[in-house]
This record gives sequence, C-alpha cells and structure tokens, in this order.
Amino acid sequence: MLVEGNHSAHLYTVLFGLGFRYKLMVDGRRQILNYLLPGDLIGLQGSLMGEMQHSVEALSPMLLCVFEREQLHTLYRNHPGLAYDITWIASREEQMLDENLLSIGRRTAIERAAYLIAFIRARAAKVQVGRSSAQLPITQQHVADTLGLSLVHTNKTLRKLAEKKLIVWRDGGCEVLDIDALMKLARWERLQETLRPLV
Amino acid sequence: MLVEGNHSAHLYTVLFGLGFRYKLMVDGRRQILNYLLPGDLIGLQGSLMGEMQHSVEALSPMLLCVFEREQLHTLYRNHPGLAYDITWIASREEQMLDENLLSIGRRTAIERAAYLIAFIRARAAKVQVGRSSAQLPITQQHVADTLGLSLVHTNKTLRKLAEKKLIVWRDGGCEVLDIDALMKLARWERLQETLRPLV
DNA sequence: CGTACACTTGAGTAGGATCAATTGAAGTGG
DNA sequence: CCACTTCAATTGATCCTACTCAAGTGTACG
Repeated sequence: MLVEGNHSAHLYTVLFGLGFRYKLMVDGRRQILNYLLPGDLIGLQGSLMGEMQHSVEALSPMLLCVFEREQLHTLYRNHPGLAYDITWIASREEQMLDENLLSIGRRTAIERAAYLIAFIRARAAKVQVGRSSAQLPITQQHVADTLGLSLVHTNKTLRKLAEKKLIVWRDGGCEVLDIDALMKLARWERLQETLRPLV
Repeated sequence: MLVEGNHSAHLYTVLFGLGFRYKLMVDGRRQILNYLLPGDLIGLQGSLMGEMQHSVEALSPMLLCVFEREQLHTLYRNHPGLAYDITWIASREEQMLDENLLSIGRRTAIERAAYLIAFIRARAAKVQVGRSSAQLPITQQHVADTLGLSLVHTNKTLRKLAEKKLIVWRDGGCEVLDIDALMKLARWERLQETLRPLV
C-alpha cells in the first residue's frame, strides 16, 4: 500500500477499517509498530519530515480522508484548534507506542499476546473493523511480527490463550471471549478514557 | 524526578544534559522508552492529555526551559510556526520510538546493543551530554532496561562489543571507538539529517 | 574499614527459535 | 467436478539464546 521512503505521501485520517504500520530490515525481518483504527492519522511523519520511515498496509477495506500535505502549514496558521488536535492524536499514538515498547521489552510471550489482543479489542470496541464486529481480521503472522516472536511460538502461545477460553481463532481472525482476563493476565490496567477530538 | 500520573506537569525543552523516559510495571519490571537530549521536549503527553503515563529521570545534570502547560493553547493560537515545530519534534520522537521498537522486537542482543549505543552516540555527537564529550553517562542497568535484556546478559553482550574494540566501558560510562562498525553490526543505516527547528 | 554500587564471571535452566511436516480451507483452471 | 496450488494454522523435535542464581572483583565514599 504505502511504502517506506515515499516522498509524495499525503496525510490521511482513517474513517473506517483496520491497518497497520511496520518497518522492515534489509534481510526481511518485519516489525509491526502499531495498528491504525478509525480516528488515527496516517502519514504525519511524511507530511512533516518529507519522508516516511515506515510502511503501511490494510487488514480490511479502509476508508480514508485525504489531506494535502502542503496544506498542513496553512492549517496550522488558520485553524489552531485543529492543529492542536493533530498534535493530540500524534501524542496519543506515541503513548500507545510506549506501552507497546514496554510490552515487547518486558512482558513474557503470553503476557504480550494477551496485552496485544486486549488492546486492539478495546480500541476496536466502538468501531467496526472486520467483517463481524466481534472478529479482529489479523493472521498469526501479524501477531508474531507485532510481538517480536516467531510464528511457531506465537501459534503455541495463542493456543494457550484459546485453551484458557480467553480467545477463539476462527475464520482467519481472532475473537475475544474474555477481555478482562486478558488484561489481568497481561498485568495491564487502563485504556484511559480520554476525550478524543474528531479530525 | 518526574513521575507517572503527574497531573501538574509542565512542558519542558531540554537545553543541556541527558535523561530518559521509562515505564514501570507493578512488579518492578522497567522499560526505558527513549533518551532525552538537548532539543527534545519533555511532558508533551502530560500537557495535552492531562497525565503522563511514563516517568522521567536525569542521567547527568540537565538544564530545562519551562513552559506553562496552560499556555499551550495560546501558543497554538498565536504562534502557528512554533506549534508546527512542536508537532515536528513530537513526530521525530515517534520516529525514534519506531526504530527502537524494531530493535527490541527483531534485532539480536548484540545488534540491539550496537544499535542503541551508535544511536545515542550519533544523537549526542553535536551536544555535550556527559562529563567528557566522548563518554555517555549510562550504566549497564540502563542499557539492559532499554534493550529488554537482563543485566547479566547485557554485560556479556557489551563485553563482546568491547572485545571487538567497538566500545570501552570506562568510569561508569560508555565510550564509542568505532561508530561505523556499530552501525554495520546493527544493520542500521541512517540517522537522517533533518532540518531541526529550535524551540 | 565498612558499605554501597557497578561491573564481572560461571553454572545450570528455560523460554523461545529453527527445522520439518501435516492439516484444512479456499481458490482456480481444466 | 476434480487435480493443483496457495495460504494459514498446527504440531513435534531439537537447538540455542538469554534468564536466573550465585559469587566475586573493583572503586568510591563516609
């Protein structure tokens, strides 16, 4: 979809669907950085710095609202409220990256998996991202590349969550059965209820 | 220094010194998120969202420029250029987090260590952060908590880098002997030269 | 001189990686 | 309708990276 190093990228707002940002190393190792849901911005780095250092892909059909990157300066000049909201959204994304970093750096495999699934589920609670509202349209390869684990070990870890009746893997996607138990297992407390600006 | 959940936090600009942002889990596991050097912002999340979800600590004496968080709205209204620069800095910090996430998720221990040290060294190249300009004032415990490794394994990994004559650990800090070799070892290419606004 | 902190090293273990198959569902083309 | 391919999920076996436990060294400081 959108690839790293793209100079002519625009700024987008996600209106519908699910996608993700990722980075690749030259030898093919992939790390998924975060997931993109309605309300998120895509391409802010590219708009500000002229080049995106990550790539973006869709997991389900996405509806985006396009914004010309050249207009960003104009927006900052004429619509300070919107400019503030953009910074707010960027800052919240950084907050999510922080938690993600804690997860990959310090949580065990099963904690990581539980955290990731609970987190996406919580974020997707109010918006529909997949074909059914209960299902998250991701493959185990995506989970592996998000958690920094191998595909095989990710599979075995997800099986453990399934055996505990916390999730079910069905129709090429993940259904959450018990989000509270997932959060507890991940030792994760909040998804703080913040007033979110609509851009 | 500044702790998580702080509501009355201000926004700061680092003028001098070295610090870091980190998160703790309830059982004490610590993950260092990134390092703060001159030109970086501290507390943007707190200013925008009312609460910081991470803590901050100094590694060397730091000189900060304080900014009242209540004035942020005013700044966005009256100084769109500065508002733009703040977003730029926030976005660059996110970019650094992205690379960090790739590192922890997909690089091996020695690659991670090489990347981290090369990265901090490269960022600190133009500004003095420790007592001598060559030395990075961090302990191996900090490195461990940044890389998501145990202290013991971090020590053994750093020894390997020292045996290869890439670094020297001296006077409770790290000196870089061959940054190019570190970058090559980490399979890390760029620290792109971006025009950086001064805030 | 005793304590504290950072760094170091060795031994044994475990969590996760790699390798190698297998299953099953969903196309696709004849 | 049936071979053929492809992709995702699954499982077992083996290996190795990184963890834990347990000391020990060196230096700074009161």
